[in-house]
Amino acid sequence: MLKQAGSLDRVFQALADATRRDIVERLIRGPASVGELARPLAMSLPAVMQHLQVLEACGLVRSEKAGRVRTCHIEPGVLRMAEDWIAAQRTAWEHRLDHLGDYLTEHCDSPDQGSAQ
Amino acid sequence: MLKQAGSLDRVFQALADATRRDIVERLIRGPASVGELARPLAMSLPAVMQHLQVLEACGLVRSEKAGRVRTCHIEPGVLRMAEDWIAAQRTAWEHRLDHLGDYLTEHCDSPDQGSAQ
DNA sequence: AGAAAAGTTAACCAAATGCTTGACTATTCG
DNA sequence: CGAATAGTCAAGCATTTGGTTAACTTTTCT
Repeated sequence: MLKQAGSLDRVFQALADATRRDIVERLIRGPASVGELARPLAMSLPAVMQHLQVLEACGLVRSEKAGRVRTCHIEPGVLRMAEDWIAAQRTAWEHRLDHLGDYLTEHCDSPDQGSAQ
Repeated sequence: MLKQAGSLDRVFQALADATRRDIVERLIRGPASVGELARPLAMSLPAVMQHLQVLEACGLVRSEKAGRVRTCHIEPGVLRMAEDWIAAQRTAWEHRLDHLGDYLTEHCDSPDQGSAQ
């Protein structure tokens, strides 16, 4: 399992903003121009552009310009990478619970034993 | 599906830092004290404390102090929430591809049609 | 040609982040 | 008691982030 700390940094950072998640949710339904993305967003066009740059920098979004309109679309691979990291943690957590169960049943059968606080 | 934008903000923000992901990965294997978490981390103890505060603020980590040592443990529920958001996007993406396929096969049978790059 | 539309660039600003050092508070041990 | 241990608090500081406005460049439409 390769460590791409920088990549994960950027993806999670990109997803850490509600506006950018809105853009992702919009783009998941299909491609959109910068203006279409900006219209429902209660902020200036340059602000949206900066969010778009963050999303492109981490590979979540790709865009091409045709004429005077730039069309953006999602790139689902990077989303998977983030999901995989989280899933790996959850899996490890469940494994730990399993082994903890083994340990407890092997070393003490009494059901109400624990660290008394 | 309720929108808890603030929560997701905080969780993804927390995961957007490699140090904090290291702490999560460590804590997934089992509880640890602040000092144990700090030891491999190439930064001062207060810095680790601040990361811990971020992780606690978003609910990823819980801790209790006994005597002079504070023991931290993971809280996997919040991790699930983040995973679920990403999974929902991926699911929506796959649905879109399905319907797009329907549309294409209904409206044009020619098999080798696509955007030639 | 000239005006409207779509996007882009640059400069600036306030707030948040991620660290540091130094001082301080509890606990525990000899 | 006094010293070591474990953690905490408080400033301070450099950088990043998320937004603004104003000016500018390309298309495209009439």
